[in-house]
Amino acid sequence: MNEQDFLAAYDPGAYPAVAVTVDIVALTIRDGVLHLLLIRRGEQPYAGHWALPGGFVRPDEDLSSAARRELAEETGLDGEPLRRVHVEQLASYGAPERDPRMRVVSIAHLAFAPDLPDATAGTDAAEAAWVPVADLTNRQLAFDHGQIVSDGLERARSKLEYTPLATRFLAPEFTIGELRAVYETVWGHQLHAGNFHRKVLSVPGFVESTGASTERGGSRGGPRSRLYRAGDARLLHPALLRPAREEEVR
Amino acid sequence: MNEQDFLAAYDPGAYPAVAVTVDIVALTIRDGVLHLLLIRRGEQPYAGHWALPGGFVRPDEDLSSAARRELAEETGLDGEPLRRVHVEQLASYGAPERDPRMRVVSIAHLAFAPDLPDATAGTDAAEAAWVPVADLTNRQLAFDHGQIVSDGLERARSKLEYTPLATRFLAPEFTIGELRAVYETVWGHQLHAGNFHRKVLSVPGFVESTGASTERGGSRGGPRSRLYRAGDARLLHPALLRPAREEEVR
DNA sequence: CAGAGAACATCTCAACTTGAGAAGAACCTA
DNA sequence: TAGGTTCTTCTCAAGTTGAGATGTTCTCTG
Repeated sequence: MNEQDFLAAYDPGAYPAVAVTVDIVALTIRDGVLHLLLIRRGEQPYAGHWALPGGFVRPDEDLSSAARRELAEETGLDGEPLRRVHVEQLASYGAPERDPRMRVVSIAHLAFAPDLPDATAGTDAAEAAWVPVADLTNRQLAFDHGQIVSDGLERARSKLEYTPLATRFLAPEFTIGELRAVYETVWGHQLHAGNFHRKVLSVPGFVESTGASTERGGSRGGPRSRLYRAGDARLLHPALLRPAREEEVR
Repeated sequence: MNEQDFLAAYDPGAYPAVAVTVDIVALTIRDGVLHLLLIRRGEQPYAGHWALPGGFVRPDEDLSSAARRELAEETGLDGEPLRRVHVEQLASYGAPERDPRMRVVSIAHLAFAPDLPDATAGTDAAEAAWVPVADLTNRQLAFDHGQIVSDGLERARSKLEYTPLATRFLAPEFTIGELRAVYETVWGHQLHAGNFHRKVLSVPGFVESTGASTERGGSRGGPRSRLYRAGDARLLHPALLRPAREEEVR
């Protein structure tokens, strides 16, 4: 924001051509398994490879609007269901050689979605699908999308600790057991059911009771459980911490 | 990353002209007061206003390299002292109207610096100075830089909780009291000296003893204190949490 | 339709962590 | 030398966590 900027105003073509895109790491949970939304590229480079949904930011468009728009286009999602998807900025990726064609800076976003219908391929993808995250170790994602996904996953794991965003993976009304399943899926650990229950109810504003219970018990037995909805807290105090990960600390 | 992208390769001028810049929220502590590096704009728009240091990302340059380069240019810093400054990505700002001249997407960075010499104005600023953060409430920063600064400050406060980055505000060897002063300055609270001491020493890898002590006691009395340097932890486990902030939770 | 097994909700208890205060020693300034 | 400041360690009560157990409700299978 300085002289160069000012000159730029006089000659907008005078500095490097950079394309600005958004990419979205959209996560959901299907059948207890964490899934990621991917599209299969139809064009070179990386034709046939899986990549994150995303695209150019339009001239009159906010970064987060661009992310939501791309997500909508790529999933066929709209209206109320789309509104229930949480989207936040993740990080920006701008290594000079990350796209072989030209300089592209991508503002990556992270999305948490409740269980959604199958994705429909948008105009510029050969295919769109929710893919289990565990299957990604085999596949080679296009560009630096592997790195973006792993940053997104780490961010998601960490966000569950201190925000109530786990509820965004669920329907508006849910049981404590369903909420615990979200944590177990994203963190990849079993949690102690009793302690989890105590903790969730003790954090102010995390969940509030609807007064109702489920119509039936679980599919494999057990009593009906009480239903809750998300409370008004935006941060969890105190946080639900993951068990210590000695090896990740250093 | 799709067909549009591909077409772009054939005609790099075909999509919206967007400028990509970096802006830096550089923090340091001088005389127990949190300071922010600002430049005074010499040119329109916002001529005479204070703004964050920053500038265009060059064609062959990484985002974080651009941030470090701009920081170096704006502070006159170089070599070893510059290497001791911690720089990390903060967030990206790209509202269509954030710069009245054209579309500018800025990748904001956050920097923690030990006490540095006075800043020297770079080529494109009228003036550069470390300004106490507390004085900012009066001044109107250029563009959306007020928002960027407040996001940066919140990130800094939060990073002190779970990373050892507080040490980056200090010389390579420091006392527990100096470290506590960093926390108190950034968080804006007094901390219990005894409990802080116990906690810092109990977190594995936060600090390690040099074996030495200061040559003299504090300027207002008290015994000499032991010297420590930063340990090898990259995350603090368990974290040093700020006292609960009821009002910030909802 | 009985019995096995699963899950919910709650409780117990020991281990650990935190917050607040206090104390002794070292050291500065005046 | 006196008074005040700071470092470091300790104590203790209160709160939180982790692990296990209990009684109950419910589904599924045989």
